[in-house]
Parts: sequence; C-alpha cells; structure tokens
Amino acid sequence: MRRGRIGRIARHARVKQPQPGQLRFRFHASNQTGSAYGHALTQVKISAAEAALIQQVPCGACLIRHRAVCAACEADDLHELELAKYYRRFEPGQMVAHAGERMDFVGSVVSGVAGLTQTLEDGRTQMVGMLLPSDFLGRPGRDSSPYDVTALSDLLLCCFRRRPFEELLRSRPRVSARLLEMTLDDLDAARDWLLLLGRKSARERIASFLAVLVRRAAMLGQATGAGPIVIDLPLTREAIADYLGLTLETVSRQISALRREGVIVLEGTRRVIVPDFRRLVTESGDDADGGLPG
Amino acid sequence: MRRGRIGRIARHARVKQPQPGQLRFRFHASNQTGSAYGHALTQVKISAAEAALIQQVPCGACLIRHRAVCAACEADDLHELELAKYYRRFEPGQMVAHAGERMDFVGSVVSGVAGLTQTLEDGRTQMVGMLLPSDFLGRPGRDSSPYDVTALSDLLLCCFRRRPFEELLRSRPRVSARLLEMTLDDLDAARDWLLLLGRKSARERIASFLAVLVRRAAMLGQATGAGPIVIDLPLTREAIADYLGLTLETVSRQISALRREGVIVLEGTRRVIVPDFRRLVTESGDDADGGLPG
DNA sequence: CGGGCTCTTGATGGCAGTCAACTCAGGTGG
DNA sequence: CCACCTGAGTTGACTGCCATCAAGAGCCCG
Repeated sequence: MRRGRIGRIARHARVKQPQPGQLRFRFHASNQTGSAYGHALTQVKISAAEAALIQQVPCGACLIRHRAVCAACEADDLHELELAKYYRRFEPGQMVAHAGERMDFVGSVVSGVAGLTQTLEDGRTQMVGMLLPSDFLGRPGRDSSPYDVTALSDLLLCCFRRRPFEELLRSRPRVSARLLEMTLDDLDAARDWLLLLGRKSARERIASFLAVLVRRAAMLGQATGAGPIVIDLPLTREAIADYLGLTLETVSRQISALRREGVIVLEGTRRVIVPDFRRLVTESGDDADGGLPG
Repeated sequence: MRRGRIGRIARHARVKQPQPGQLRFRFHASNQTGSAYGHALTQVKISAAEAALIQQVPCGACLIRHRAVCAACEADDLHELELAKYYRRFEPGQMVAHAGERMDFVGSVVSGVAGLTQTLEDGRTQMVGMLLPSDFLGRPGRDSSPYDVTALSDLLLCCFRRRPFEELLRSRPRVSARLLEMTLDDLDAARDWLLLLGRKSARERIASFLAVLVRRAAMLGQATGAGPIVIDLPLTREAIADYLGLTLETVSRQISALRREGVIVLEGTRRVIVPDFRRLVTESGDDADGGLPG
C-alpha cells in the first residue's frame, strides 16, 4: 500500500457532510447567485420565501454561454433551454452525487469547483476530475455516476434532467457534436494527468497543477495578460493532494519549497501569485510554452 | 525526478524502428489465431505488388463489426464504408504517428495492440492509452495527434481519411452517437487509470493490468468462461512499465512475486495463466467483481 | 479563551527507482 | 557446430523520494 492515508478518513468524511445550519455564513460570504434547487438540497435554514427569490440568469447573459455545451445552441434554441434548465447550488464539501447511485441529471458548472473522486476500499482516494466553470457533468445514456461528485467550493450548476437532455442531443446534432468535442478535450486532459501521476515528481506535480489553474483562469478571462498572475486556490491542501496523488504533507512541503525559491508568492494560504509564468512551467517538467505568453 | 529511466532511451528508440525484414521469426512464433487477420498481419517483407493485394475483409464479416465505431452503421451504410476504408499494417515497434505531426486519418484497431505515449523532455515516458481490437484511433476535428502512436505488436488498422470520416459523422447521427459513447468509455477507462497511477502499489498495478487484459479478452470472446484463463501479454516488460508508471525491473519483480505466490502461472515469459480470477482481482485492490464470474 | 480546522514542519521508515550483473533464447557468421 | 551478439527478462544491492507519524502554528468562530 502506498500513498493516500487511512488514518484521516474519519476526518475527511466529516468534512464531506457538514453539519446543518453551520455553514450559513459561508454562503453569504462567497455566494453570488442563488437557486431554488440549491435550497432543496442544501437545506440550511433558508426560508421558502428566500428560496423562491433565487434567480436564474438568462442564457443570453450567462457567463459560460460561449464555453459550455450550450455554446452550440442557436439563439432560437436558447429559449427552449431556458425553460428546461434549473440551477442547483452546493456548499463546500457537499456531495453532488454518490458513486453508483442514481443520477438523473446532467449539467454545467456555472461557478465554483466540483471534484470527481474514486475511493478504494481501504480509504485511499484519488480525484479523477476537477470541474471548473463551463465544464460538463454527467453522462448521457447512463443513469448513475461511477464516481463520487463533491463540491469543492461553493458550486452552482446549471442542470437538465437527463432524459430531455438526451432528446436534445438527438434533435440537435450541433449540441451533440459540441459534447463530443468537449469529451475529447476531457480525454486529452485526463491523459495529460496520466503523465503527471505516472512520471512526475511531487514538485513537478504542484507546479503543473498551478499552471493548469493559471491557464484556466486565463481562458475564463480572469487573467491579467502580462505581469504577475494572481490565482486563488479553490481547494484545500488535502483536495490538492487527492488530485495529485500525494499526501497533504507533501503538498504543503512542496508549496513551501516553491515559495522559498521565489517561484511563487503566497498571500495567506490560498492566494498564489506567480511572478514568472515561464519559470513555473519550467518547474512543471513540461516542454515549455503551453500558451499564455506571460 | 522520479520513475522512468533515461539510461535506456537509446535502446528503446532502437526497438521502435526495427530493421526491415528482421522480425520474421518472432511473427510466426507468437501468432496463434489463424484468422485471415492473423495471416495478413504476419507478413513481413511484402513487395509493393503484394501490398496491393492485402485483402480487405468485407465489413459484414469483420470481427470487430459489432464493437467498433462502425457498429452504429446500418447494413445499407456498410457498402459506403466498404468503399472508403483501407487497411494499414504495422510491425511491432513501428510508429503509426508522431506527436505533433500531421495525422490525416482515423481508424479502428482490427487486430493487435497500439500504444499512445507521452514523453517528457528528459526521456521519461508514460503510455496514456492502450488500443485493443475495436478501439478507435484518432480525433475528428484535429489534424495532428498530441501523442506518439506505436504498434506494440503486429497491428492491423481499418482506416478512413479524416475528412470523409468527419463528413460521415455529420451525415450519420448514429455513428456520431456511437463515437461519443466510445469516447465516454475511454474517458472512464482513463479515470480508472488515474486511480491506478495515483494510489496503487506496484503489485496492485500489475494485478489490475492483468485483470484488464483478462476482461478485454473475455469481451472479444476469447475467454473460457470458467476455469483457468490464459492470456498472452502483447507487451514487453518495458511497455508494461510505461503503461503502469513503473520501471521494468519493478514490473519483473512483481510478476515474479505473483508467480511465486501462485496468483498467476507463467508459461514462458509472455503467457500468463490465471487459475483464480477472483484472487487476481483481490490483489488488484479494486472492490471485487468487475464482471467475468470466472 | 478554547475548540475545530487548515496548514506547516520535523523525524523516521518503506517502497520503488537506480545501477549492475546475470540468464536465456534466437539469430548470425565463421 | 560453436562462438558471439543482441535484446528480453530476472535478480540483487543500495539509494532516495515521499508516505507516515507526530507536534505545533495560525485562524475562525462560538
């Protein structure tokens, strides 16, 4: 047995099922949009009245409109989507779906981060997917998720019931093609991750991870272009460790090492400043520039 | 730096481009299936005239007809496919495509094994995909492969030029849907592999790998059902190591260990007999039965 | 101030990587 | 026929990276 600890399962599990009523503050602190479904799920003492007020953004004004599956929809189709879609909101640590259990919806991440996780019997866990805004969640043609799906931060999903969505795929070839394209991209990303998990050192993994976050932030238009880049880690050290196939101690040590050597600057524990993106990429072990000129 | 050696690159590279005509004996030695494909495959030193003669099996009689992308084609469509398809054959170690270079065809593996490989600058390599019969190769909508594609054994591909195939996808929604389904399966498989590379011990990796081969052999109808299962490893120890994120020495040691303990029986160096599939699965660390009651 | 968490840092040990020698089989050429 | 070569695979000795165990720091919040 190797990597991934057993001793902390209890603690981990505790995180994943937060006490009701305990997290209210965090809602307010970091939540921008609301949703009726979020209410139904999270049940943290929001009144029905409050819940009803949660607005859905019109598709035309949606931040991920041009990156998600729905990017393939014509303006005409948007109206149809508008009627079918519904929002769901999750708190950090909350389960969106359990491995093997029924999951009869699909959706896109509007904001926040979700993680797909696999766990071995003895408790070793590996994150096998990190869904950022515009990423697609769920599998048409299958009624259960093979993975645990967890909200890693405050999470807002734009959902569709699975059956109608499958129908949409059949009737709109362009949506189907878009989903295929996105799935192929996911596959490429997963294969890059295989290289990371199979061959990279702890230090390289951390650097690669940060580089991925920087690139995604750039794609979503949160980038500064040139000069130092600032990103906020949406994950705890433990979640990062699960993603990178390391332990949280090793993650912490390597982040500290990168900080000591000036590759990154930390502001608090979650905010990372990258003075020189190229330097970071060098540390990641990849062959140089993967976009974002820095 | 960690795992994956640099010292043997030269040797590795040599293997990947074998001398023409050199491999004849091994072809004969390791080929059991007497199918038309097996035959066509084992040819070495074919003249141009011979090459032209390579017979194409009619789609209706194709062994992978019901598992590959083309499974979604109606009987009517087969005729059209028949006209567009062409076979390509590769020897073990031969490159099918180089990372980053132009690749203007897609195809299905008819027989043999192909590997997708990623390599870091310093020579560490990781196999990120193993294509067995009926698996799809290539990416519609992109004109180069991001990975090296190598024949790991004698390999027969059923190919289509990329443009016409993309047209086929547009005109036949069922084929498109089939490709989406296959891609989603690939993604799931890649995610299982992430768990393996991120969290499993060397021993568990070997056992998992063997279990995968057993299941695939069963799917392709080469399985015995109950009783001891016999599989022939289509990969060298080095290729297995590249796939499992280990070194070839570790692969060798763990295979020996499993043999010593009776989990497997070796016949020569490439043939593996599995007396008790359930035992193997236990060693793989996965939560029990993933099909094939054994 | 005390109780949880998250995160950091230190000490130690184990698994797999590294280096190296050897076996074995097939193929080649004298 | 035998010496020799080459490439695949096995095994042993040693090393090093990262997991493990442990303690403490920093922070939020009640």
